[in-house]
Amino acid sequence: MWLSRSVTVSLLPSIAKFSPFLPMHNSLFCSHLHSQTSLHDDAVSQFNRLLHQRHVPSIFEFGKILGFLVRMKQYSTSISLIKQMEFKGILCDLANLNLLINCFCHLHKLAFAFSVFAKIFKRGYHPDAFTLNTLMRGLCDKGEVKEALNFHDKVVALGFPLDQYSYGILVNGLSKIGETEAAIELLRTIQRPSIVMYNIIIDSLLKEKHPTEAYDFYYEMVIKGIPLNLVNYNTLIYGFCLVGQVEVAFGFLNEMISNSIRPDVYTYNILIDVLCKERKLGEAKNVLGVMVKAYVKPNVVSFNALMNGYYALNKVRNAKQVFSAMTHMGVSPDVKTYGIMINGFIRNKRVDKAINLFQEMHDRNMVPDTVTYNTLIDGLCKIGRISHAWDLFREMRGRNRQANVITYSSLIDGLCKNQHLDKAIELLRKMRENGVQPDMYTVNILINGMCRGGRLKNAQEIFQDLLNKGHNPNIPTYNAMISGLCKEGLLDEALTLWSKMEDSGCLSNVITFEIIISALFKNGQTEKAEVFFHEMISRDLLK
DNA sequence: ACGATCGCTG
Repeated sequence: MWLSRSVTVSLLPSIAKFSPFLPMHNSLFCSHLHSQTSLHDDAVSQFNRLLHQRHVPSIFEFGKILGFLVRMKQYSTSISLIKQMEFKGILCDLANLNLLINCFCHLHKLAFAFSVFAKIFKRGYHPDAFTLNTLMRGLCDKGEVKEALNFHDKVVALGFPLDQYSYGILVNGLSKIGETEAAIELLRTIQRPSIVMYNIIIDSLLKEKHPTEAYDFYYEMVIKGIPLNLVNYNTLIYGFCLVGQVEVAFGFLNEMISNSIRPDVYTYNILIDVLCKERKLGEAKNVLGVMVKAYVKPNVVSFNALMNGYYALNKVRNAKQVFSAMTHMGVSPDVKTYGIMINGFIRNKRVDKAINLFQEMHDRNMVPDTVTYNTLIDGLCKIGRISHAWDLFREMRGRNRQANVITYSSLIDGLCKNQHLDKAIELLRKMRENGVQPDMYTVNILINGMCRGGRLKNAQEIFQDLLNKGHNPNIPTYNAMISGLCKEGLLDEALTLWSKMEDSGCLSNVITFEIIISALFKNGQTEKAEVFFHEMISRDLLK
């Protein structure tokens, strides 16, 4: 019943004729830009004044400033101020030590965090739930969820206090490393799971494309009388858009509105994005108008999503209008804005313009993130400018940007397509050495590259390696191998592999059939080609 | 101290 398409969308028909692209004069939307830097400096000088006073101020005075700096995410500064404080002989209390642990965790310096943990005992304090939760979150953030669970077991055995947040942190940690099943198991051990825990599970299930299970958890909340809040609805709306059930998402939008929960900037941004992805740019732009009418201020994500939508349709002029509307409304472009524009120009075959924007980021003291580097590296590779791409790849390390599986895959693809097959294999070795595991994309790029370059042997080695490691090849993997075998005239082997593919439950797509049929025709095996052709038709693979 | 939105690889 919930899948009904007859959901009426109360929001969209009421869309105003308001043009979001006119400069705004409403004071509500003029941003009052606080300079974070000057606030930070003020806090530090205030701290130093306290530090040098004749009468030593109470520890709470320092604590207030430290708390402020942590809220401003100034972790390194907080750590150095605490060090100065202790150097002056002002000893931290438990709250300061907790704060220090928190700072080290945010900076992923867990060894330091745990040494502060030891200090808590040395000074005769007892860790509280905050201490333990912070350490568990620190472990989870680094992906060391198993360690967090072990830590949990230990502190429980020692009788230390945990609270409502503790299990939320662990459930979240498990979900974020893809262990949703384990997260659900953990949730099931809790008598009254919180709204947040339900949300974490529903979010993960939808991101892993399990809408039915996600719906079951939503239904469980309803049955148990747990009222859904704004974040729950945003998660459901986003997730159902993600699995392609946009009308269900709009159903949740209506449900939240009828429950008197007003959409916020997240809700509207999700709608803008999904409408852009459905190529309904007019409606996406209207949502921006609706949100302004509802006194919800669009943020950088709203504009980024809309701009990306226009770039996806190669509507560069409109995208530029969005950019100027955004600055008119006092919303500053961020790294992602630049990433979207760089990607837009590359899609538009204007790599030169993309490079200019990349340069502009330098001028604005913006450090491109991994995704931006990936975008440009891939764009350069695709037009054969491998050495330029390679320069950027090397530049990343110096700017503390981690190359990931996409970075390597793009470069490997570029190397393969420009006849540098040995270098491609060398880079595969290097990525593993650097702790980046190739995924199916990487493997398929390599197999394709080797086959096209006439190095079937290398392709077979990579394919065999995949099997040896217990991974399942996917359709593109089989297609690449089958095509490689056909190219070398090894039709029988190609057909044997095709049988194995089908037996393994990996069903051919239209490309598989095209490869096989054209190879059979080329080889004069017309009758066999026709058999495959009819099989393809009977499977309804022609659109 | 736990949850939600935008950009990158075949």
